[in-house]
Amino acid sequence: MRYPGQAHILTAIDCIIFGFDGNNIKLLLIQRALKPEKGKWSLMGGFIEQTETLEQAADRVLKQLTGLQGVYLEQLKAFSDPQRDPAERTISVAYFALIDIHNYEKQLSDDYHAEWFLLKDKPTLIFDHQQMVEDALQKLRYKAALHPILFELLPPKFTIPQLQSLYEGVYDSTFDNRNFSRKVLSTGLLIKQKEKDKVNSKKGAFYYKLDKKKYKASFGAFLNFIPNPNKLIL
Amino acid sequence: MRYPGQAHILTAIDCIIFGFDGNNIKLLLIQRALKPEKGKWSLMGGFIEQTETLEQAADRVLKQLTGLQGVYLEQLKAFSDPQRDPAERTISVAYFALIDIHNYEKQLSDDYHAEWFLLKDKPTLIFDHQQMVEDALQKLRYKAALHPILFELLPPKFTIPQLQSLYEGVYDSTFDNRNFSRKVLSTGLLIKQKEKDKVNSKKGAFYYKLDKKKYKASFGAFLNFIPNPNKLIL
DNA sequence: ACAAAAGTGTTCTCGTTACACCCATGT
DNA sequence: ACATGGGTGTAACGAGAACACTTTTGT
Repeated sequence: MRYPGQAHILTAIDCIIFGFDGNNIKLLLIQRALKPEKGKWSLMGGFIEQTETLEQAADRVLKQLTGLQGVYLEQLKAFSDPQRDPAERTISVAYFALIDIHNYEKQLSDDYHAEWFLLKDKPTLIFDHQQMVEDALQKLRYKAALHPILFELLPPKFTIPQLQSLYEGVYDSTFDNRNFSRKVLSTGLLIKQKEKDKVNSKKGAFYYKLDKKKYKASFGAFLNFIPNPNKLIL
Repeated sequence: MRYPGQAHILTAIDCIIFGFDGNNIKLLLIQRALKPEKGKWSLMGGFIEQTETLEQAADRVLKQLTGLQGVYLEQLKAFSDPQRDPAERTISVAYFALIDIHNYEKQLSDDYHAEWFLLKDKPTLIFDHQQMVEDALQKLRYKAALHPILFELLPPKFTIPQLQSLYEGVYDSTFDNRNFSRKVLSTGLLIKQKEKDKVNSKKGAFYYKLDKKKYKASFGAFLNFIPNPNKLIL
């Protein structure tokens, strides 16, 4: 110990895991395995180890729960109220993850007694996890208004109506379908496929794929995906 | 210790302190007092104590160095490379502060061998502080493009040309003065004063004050302060 | 035939940009 | 008088918003 006399504190990460079931935004929660608050609903988390970064810890925890690696993961912020964990002082750095809900391994999630909840009727969460979810949703809305981030929640092939319903779910709002499709197509990020999705409508909607190159290239630009952003609560 | 077997880690905060001298953006740096890297240029920082939040630690450290309280302070992100501090593993949560450069107490800063540097010719910094400054500048640019955050760097009374030169400094760019003044005045955030600043020009420029009520009310809105945001590197 | 969702075009408005001249004052 | 920076107006353009009907197909 080279900085004597300083406090050493437990450090954890917690993951706010968002998914999209085709109609609604969902949140993956687990039933906590440790005391205190054992059995209560909680975000998936874990303590950081001596030789890993926070990012690595978040990746590890996410893989444990979902079997997924390389998913979109972004640091939200650190939560540091000294009383936030009643058992022992713990600083937690929250990360939010966007995953294609169809890819995760149900088996693993079952091991953790995990469940997908609609954002609207999620259970009461332990500690400050409630706040973490609210902050994550706010940041997601903020970021998705400007950057094409929500594609991370969709499967490789998706339709414009699906995409619209995703945006509408995230902003708890409705958009004009003509303006919406024009706007997303004008970005040049979407490649039209030959096949149609015939499941969700009689007429069928064309599938699109994301142009990954353009996606990466234009990720930093301000794209203004959302109509009237100032009228929504961001 | 209620979570036995978990690693307890030193946690620090570091402050990226921005100021504006009327012409250029500056950064307040100190000469590090501790080993290792004693005497080298560094961000002001400190370890978090057992009973305070990260925010409180950042406030405390900022007060120590500048004598200022209640300044704009925002969490940037946590830096967690296990090797980032060669002496001992330390996770640091970086905060960036925007202060009115005229308010800080020179005396205190002298105690820490502190100095204001132009962003452009700042010295090499210790550890990952270089990265912290870059990330902070990027976030500042990002946020200031949408929210009226840069007023925090100005004195209570300021002129439109001063404000413009501040924005130009932050974005290392130049803007059309006619469009700029129209844009900022159209927000309704500025209250024209009777007096003029006669220091910076012969004709003199009217002072303005920030309408604090409207400032707080409209802080969340997307204001689009910057022309051609997609042409700048944000 | 009908219901249900997909797909598409036009007009209007308003914000953004580009651009150039006159004003007030200290020297 | 002149140099310096402050302050203002306008026209052209383009992005965003509002708005409704036709198409396809499963039942």
